[in-house]
Amino acid sequence: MNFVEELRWRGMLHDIMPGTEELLNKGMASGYIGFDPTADSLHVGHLTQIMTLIHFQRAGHKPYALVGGATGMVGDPSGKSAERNLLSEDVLQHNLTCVKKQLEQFLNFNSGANSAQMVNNYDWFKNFTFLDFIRDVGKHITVNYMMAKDSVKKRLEGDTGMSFTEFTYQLVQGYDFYYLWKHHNCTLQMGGSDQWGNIVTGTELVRRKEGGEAFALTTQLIKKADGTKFGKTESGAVWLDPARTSPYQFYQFWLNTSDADAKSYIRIFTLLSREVIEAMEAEQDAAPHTRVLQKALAKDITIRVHGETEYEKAIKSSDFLFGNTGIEFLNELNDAEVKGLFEGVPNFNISLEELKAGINATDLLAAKTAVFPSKGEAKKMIQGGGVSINRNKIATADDIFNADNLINGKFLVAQKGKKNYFLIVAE
RNA sequence: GGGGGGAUACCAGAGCGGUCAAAUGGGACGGACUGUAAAUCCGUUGCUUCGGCUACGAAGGUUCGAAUCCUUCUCCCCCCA
Repeated sequence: MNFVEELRWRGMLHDIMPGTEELLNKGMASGYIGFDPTADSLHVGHLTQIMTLIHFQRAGHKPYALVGGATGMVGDPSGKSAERNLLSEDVLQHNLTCVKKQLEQFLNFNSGANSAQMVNNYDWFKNFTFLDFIRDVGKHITVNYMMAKDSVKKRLEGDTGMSFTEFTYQLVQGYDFYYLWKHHNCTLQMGGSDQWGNIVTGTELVRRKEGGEAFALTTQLIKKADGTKFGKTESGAVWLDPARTSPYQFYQFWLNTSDADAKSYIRIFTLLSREVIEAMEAEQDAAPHTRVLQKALAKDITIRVHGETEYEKAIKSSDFLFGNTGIEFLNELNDAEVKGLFEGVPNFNISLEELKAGINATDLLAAKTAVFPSKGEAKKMIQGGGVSINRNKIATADDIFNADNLINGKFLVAQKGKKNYFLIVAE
């Protein structure tokens, strides 16, 4: 398998430095991608980079996943219009541990010569003094060169300016590349297209410092067909951490991909072969409502990220919540089974005693539970016909609910709109 | 150092003494249609015990009444040096 060819037909390739393909065709090469620990979980936006590393390894090369214990302390100005807040060391350390753990599940760390390897740039920066850095690294790159970068230019032109710290970022990242090149024979750095400038600073450093050769390859930034940002839902980013985004919600996110996007996403986020993908596309074009692509996409990624068992559960929940099964079906399940079905959606507990006395709709949804952030909002949406309990639309905000409404004497199923489910448990 | 302009809801941006919880556009959310798609159309978009309450950078003041006028402060932009 040819790595660059693979990225090309999948539509992932954005830019590649001349000579890179030749280098990779010569035999096993080492390449890396950096991940800055800005949060304690990666999100779906990082998956492109993860997939790039997976392809890289599958093509027989040795992938390095770099976590930015050092760069994370500085803050990458790329694509940011304003200065970033620095994270405290505690937070950073915590994020680092979590991100590292997530990355580990995607690559093969035990495949002989091309085993994946995890590195942390803090390891080579922690004892690097400021003076040494400006003499050994800063000396080789001119400020003129650094200022010509888009990420810097934009900020200099904009209103907010840029601190020296962020200005330095590209040098820090550039040194990472130099270090890996020098000590791990790592000749290629990859990343999203917004990283081109930073990566090239690295290749430049390798060239000027040692006259060596290093290469760069960037991937397309994922966008939705309607131009809006990829990876966001109404409740924010879609995370890989199941505690932040449940496997059910994760599965739903991919299943809801629009037709226009599904064709490109299935190439980017799955390892399915060209033949299989093209066959599925034909199938989908013939019967669009079957959403063959979305289902395959959601299945593949959910399994990769959360595993087979969680995928099965997500399917079961989805089938019930969006299928034709009536709400009565829940009566046939025991409590544990009901809870399992609703595991991926927000759960709330209320007091059975209070419910027996009768609670009106707005209190139930906004005061006793946090289905809505305020009663006003709950009321408005009820009036707009957007809220259901046990699949029945709530007619007025004053509707009273009591123990008679409970399913299995314990549960209420609330819906905000069609897609947002909530389980209310009365105990 | 001198002079000028500005800060309004998630964002952009009107309003320049009462009729302003604040036009308009975008976004977001909901409804209809559909395929849990796209497009389109419609509605909602500060909180509330529905009496009110809090809000137009911050703090004071004038006034029966302020987003609108005055004072001070903070931040931003532009021009001159």
